[in-house]
Amino acid sequence: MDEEVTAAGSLDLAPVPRYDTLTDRTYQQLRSGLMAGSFHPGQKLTIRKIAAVLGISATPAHTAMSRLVSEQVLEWGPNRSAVVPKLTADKVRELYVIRLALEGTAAELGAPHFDADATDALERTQLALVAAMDRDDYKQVLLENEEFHFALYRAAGMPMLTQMIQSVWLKLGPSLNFLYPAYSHSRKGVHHHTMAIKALRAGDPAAVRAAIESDLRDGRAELLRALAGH
Amino acid sequence: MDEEVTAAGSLDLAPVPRYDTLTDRTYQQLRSGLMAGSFHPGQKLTIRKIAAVLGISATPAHTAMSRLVSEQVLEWGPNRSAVVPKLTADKVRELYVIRLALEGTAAELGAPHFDADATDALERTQLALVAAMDRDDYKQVLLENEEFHFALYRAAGMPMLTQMIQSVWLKLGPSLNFLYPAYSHSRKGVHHHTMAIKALRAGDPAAVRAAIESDLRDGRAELLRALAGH
DNA sequence: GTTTGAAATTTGTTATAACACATTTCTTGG
DNA sequence: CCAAGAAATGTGTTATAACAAATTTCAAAC
Repeated sequence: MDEEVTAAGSLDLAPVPRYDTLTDRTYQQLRSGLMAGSFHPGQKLTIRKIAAVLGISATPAHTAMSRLVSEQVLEWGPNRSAVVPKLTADKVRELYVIRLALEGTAAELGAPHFDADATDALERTQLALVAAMDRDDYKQVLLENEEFHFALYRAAGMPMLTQMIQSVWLKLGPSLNFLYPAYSHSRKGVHHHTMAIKALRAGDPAAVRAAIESDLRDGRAELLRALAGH
Repeated sequence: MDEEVTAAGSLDLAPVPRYDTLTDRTYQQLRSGLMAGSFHPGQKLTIRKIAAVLGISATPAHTAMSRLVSEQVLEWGPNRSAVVPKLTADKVRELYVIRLALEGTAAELGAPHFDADATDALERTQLALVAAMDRDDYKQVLLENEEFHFALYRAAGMPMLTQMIQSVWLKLGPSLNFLYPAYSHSRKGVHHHTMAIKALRAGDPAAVRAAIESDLRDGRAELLRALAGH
């Protein structure tokens, strides 16, 4: 055994073979689908249909959906089917109260860990976001925006905090994709992101927080406006 | 059918017949057990044992545990068994960053909805907490403390926020019960609760938030001290 | 006594099937 | 043509069993 251990030690293995179960994969696929807009609010998701699409049995599909309902990413509909929740104005306001509290904190705590290289990378993400806007590539805008925010939050080195923020995004995702079928994003967000980068370069965490909070408040206003229009 | 509806409308039915599945019940029982200290950090929970204790099959036990792992209330141990996580100082600091952000917000937003009657009820909870302290009834102290905090948070009328806070408590629960086997709670918490009640009577939400935040900071210091002692 | 290796046990995971319940569809009677 | 009821379909839920992988136990050899 000694020899094998030594040999293995010299190999450059993947970080973790990370054996994923079918349940985990299903859960992740549903999450991606919800963030990417593959499902629209009000849509009913049945266990057997998902199992059929993914070529698996009912058990892992049921477990994965049960997780999402438990996180309130999905809701129980009639006959205990899972449905993608429709956002109400009240829910949006509540979710943004949570976002402001958590993301404001994460941004402020992540800022001190952002060195010049990381800030450069963030700026490149921001350029990609603007480029996607110019192309009216709305899906890509959402992806770059997500990358921008979470790069900042991850820097805080608080995985549980990051996961909680992701859970909130997941509740907003389907409606974001639903309400903006055509490009409709205001350009104000660009300004706030630029302010955040400037504050990072100035080494001012409080200003980073303020920039992110302004960004969120603008997004909230826009979302509420879009919701009222429907 | 018209007649039946009319008749049912006059009946005083239970709020919701609320048919609970075995999965939901198992999930709730595990949550209660974790908060009540029935499991200690490091303990391994196996699907078959839980299924046997509850007299159910593996499927609902597996689904319920899968939910808890997904929430990071439990962790994967060796051989993919679920284990009750041991808190580290880093995790405690992170969890209290989250608590300060979420519970500070919930307290401040709940305060304006607290009328005189609700404040009286809160004071009675506080009296029960002190009485439990005098009896060295530690488990009851924890229960009354939970009641105190969540009565305030629930008043904000934000169910998703409340659930997120509960999720954080669930991560601290097992270690709280583990680290305080004998009574060791400082009396400083009493002071902060009293300050919160005073601020509620004065109609000063910011002061309520400050009182709760001080309460949390004291708790964090005590928990870190106890953790270092182990 | 210690170590080695194989057998036995225990583990999570998942497919299948059966169940109860709700919904939908179809048929039958007016 | 419409209404009513029955049959068929679709639904979530859960018990069971089989599988693979890890762990533990135990016995045999040195």
